[in-house]
Amino acid sequence: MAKDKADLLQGTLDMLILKALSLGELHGYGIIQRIRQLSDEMLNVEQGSLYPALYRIEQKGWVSARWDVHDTGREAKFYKLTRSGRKQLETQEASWDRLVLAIAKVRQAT
Amino acid sequence: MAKDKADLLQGTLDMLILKALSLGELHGYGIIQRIRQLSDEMLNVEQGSLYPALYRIEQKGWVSARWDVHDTGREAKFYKLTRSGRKQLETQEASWDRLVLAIAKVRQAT
DNA sequence: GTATGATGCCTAACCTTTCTAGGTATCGAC
DNA sequence: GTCGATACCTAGAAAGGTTAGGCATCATAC
Repeated sequence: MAKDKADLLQGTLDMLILKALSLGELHGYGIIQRIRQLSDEMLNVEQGSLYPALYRIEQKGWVSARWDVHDTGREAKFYKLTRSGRKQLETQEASWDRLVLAIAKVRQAT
Repeated sequence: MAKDKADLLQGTLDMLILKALSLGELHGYGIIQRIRQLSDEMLNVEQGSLYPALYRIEQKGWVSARWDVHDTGREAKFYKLTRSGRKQLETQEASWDRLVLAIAKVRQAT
């Protein structure tokens, strides 16, 4: 990965996917693009990370999927956040905030 | 782990250990305690995570270790940050900041 | 027309790191 | 003398991200 891209830490990907989908239904490839755009090119999700993650997330009931054709006429698998997924997003964001806070505390120490 | 404790994400432990040692030489068990204290009990590093991590970190030359006896008269293995370790800490903190920033950007989106 | 890169989906094997769950030993407190 | 805290360690499992492939369609460049 390019030097200026931050590697994801394990556990952050689900949150990013859920967040991307919270802005509206989207297909897999589009999720990668949306995350890249929103993060000002700082985050680059690999396809090999995304698709297995989407599968996991769908199994857990956080998203639902359906095949559809989009504007360009191409087929793609569209994912939509479920109610449970929206709740999960909140949970994960709260966890993330706690972790960031905790680490900030440790780093403050002199 | 207790509900109020945040699980660590992969990749954050090294930084926490290095940070703890940047405040002064310390033995393994003490590192756990220091991280717990500094984080207001929010972070709890398991022994089974710490000792392998210390070994890895020592192999990389980021810390040096020596056996010594401390105040209480008990033996313990004391770890000290090396110059290279101090540099690594800065690098990891910078990575962490970038990641936190990138994720914040994604989360800002509406 | 055809080669290339972007779009779009997927999988398998690998790697790293953390956690769980054990083991050992010393020490102080009860 | 038992129990919890201190202090070290290891093996195995679990998790999830990366690498490196495969396949197909489409637009663009040559």
